[in-house]
Amino acid sequence: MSHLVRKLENFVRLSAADRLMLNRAAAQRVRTFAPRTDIAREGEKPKDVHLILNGWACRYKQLEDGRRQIVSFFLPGDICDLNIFILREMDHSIGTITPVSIADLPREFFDEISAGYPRIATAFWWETLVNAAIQREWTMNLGQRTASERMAHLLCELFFRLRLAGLADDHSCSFPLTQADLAEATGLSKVHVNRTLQELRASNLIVLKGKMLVLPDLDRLMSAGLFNANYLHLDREGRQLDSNE
Amino acid sequence: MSHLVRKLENFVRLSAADRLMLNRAAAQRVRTFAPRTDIAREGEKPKDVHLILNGWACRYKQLEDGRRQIVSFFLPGDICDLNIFILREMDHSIGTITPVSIADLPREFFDEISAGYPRIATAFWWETLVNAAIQREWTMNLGQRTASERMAHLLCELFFRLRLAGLADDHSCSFPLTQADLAEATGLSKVHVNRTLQELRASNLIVLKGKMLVLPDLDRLMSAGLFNANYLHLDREGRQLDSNE
DNA sequence: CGTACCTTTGAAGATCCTCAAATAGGGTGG
DNA sequence: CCACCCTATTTGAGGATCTTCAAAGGTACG
Repeated sequence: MSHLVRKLENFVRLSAADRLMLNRAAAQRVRTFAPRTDIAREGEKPKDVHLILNGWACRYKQLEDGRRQIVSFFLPGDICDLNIFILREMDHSIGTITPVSIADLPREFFDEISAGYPRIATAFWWETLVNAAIQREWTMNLGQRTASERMAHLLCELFFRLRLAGLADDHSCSFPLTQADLAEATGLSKVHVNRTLQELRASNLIVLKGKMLVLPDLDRLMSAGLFNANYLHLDREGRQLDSNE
Repeated sequence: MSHLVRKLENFVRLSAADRLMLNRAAAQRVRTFAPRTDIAREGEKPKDVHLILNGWACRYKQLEDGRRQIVSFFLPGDICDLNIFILREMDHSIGTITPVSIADLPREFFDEISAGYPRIATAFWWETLVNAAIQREWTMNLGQRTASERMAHLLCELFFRLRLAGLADDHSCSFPLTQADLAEATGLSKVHVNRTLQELRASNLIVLKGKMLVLPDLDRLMSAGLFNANYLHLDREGRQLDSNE
């Protein structure tokens, strides 16, 4: 089962036809990208909506003087900006972290969805609303949390999201971000990220080594990051719409 | 002409029927709120979508220990979270700054829109995408900009958005935020907000006194805040959809 | 086995925060 | 219309958190 279907089914149970539709769209117009390359750039005309099939990517913005902020991460099953094609130009860039494969979803796909797949349409709205909530939570994170709270919070979020897509074990997940990536995402310097991670390690909250993250005690990490998962809206909130197939 | 219509017409020209539909919806189910009160609270079940008719409000989140972050501002003509009613509970609160009047838009209103008002539906998508872009820009703002850049940027954004809704003159606008509000929005302390504003005043970038903001040289303020308005997508990007009435 | 990138360490300094108190301003009731 | 009160703004001083700069270890990959 694809990561997208797996994730959306956390909100609403899809029918066989729904799943077929999504899997068909994910099999067409597939492209692959090397690590650390751009999928789309600020200023370009957005043409398609991108569905991440495999790998990690991020959305980032850059100032003229080079300062760079990662404003969100894309994990397998994530969709970059539903309906973005109604805008004239991108206001941010999308770049890969690892090798990434994506499927380009054309406008027509969304026309079909709204015409004949109401459950998918609602699940896409759920996805849009959750993404907005994540972005708000990042605002909170950068505005109010201290360095170690912020880092703990980010790790919790990524772990929860990976688990949702079926990409995490009980206590661990693959974790390809470098400390430089974490710095750009948290608004901290690389040096301070390093020290913050050491702090979390010293408290036995994380084991992070060689692209692998282990969380021995998720509950403690969550409270260290003042993490409340409510903003991820993960408990089958669209239950009443479930397909009965 | 209502602030909402005025704002949406910045994206696409509406027909007389479109405008009638919007104005009718804005006239029903109107409620008013005193300053500094909550319109909706984190944890509640979202029932309607709120359209701000008059006054300023904000979305905020709060940590258990009391730290509070304003994650966005609502100005007249703004809509709080299209389709929010598909979620089970609010992950943030909405509170007023000034006296505020809102119209509650029920689910059925949006059903009508998607059935028979394609231009409004697209304009609402535009609104949703712009709001997401604003939230990303705030992430950038908190993560990368210094205190005075951050403040300059926020003032530019609010000024542009007010102008879009027909609420600003060439160089000035009404500005009801206190320094405490600005502190909660920028993630700075009240004291530092005060000093940052003094800095901007000393550079003749702003005149802020008695709920009135004057921007004698917007271009200079924009460069002080590294402000690029592209993320507001304000130049009639949906032109090809214009009604010919 | 070398090279490039990533992580770690040290030290000094800037930005921003906290605490505390004084001043100014706005609104209300007498 | 003035006096009062409450809230908002301003100022000062000291200190914490985080940054910058520089360099040394590690690790992965060709």
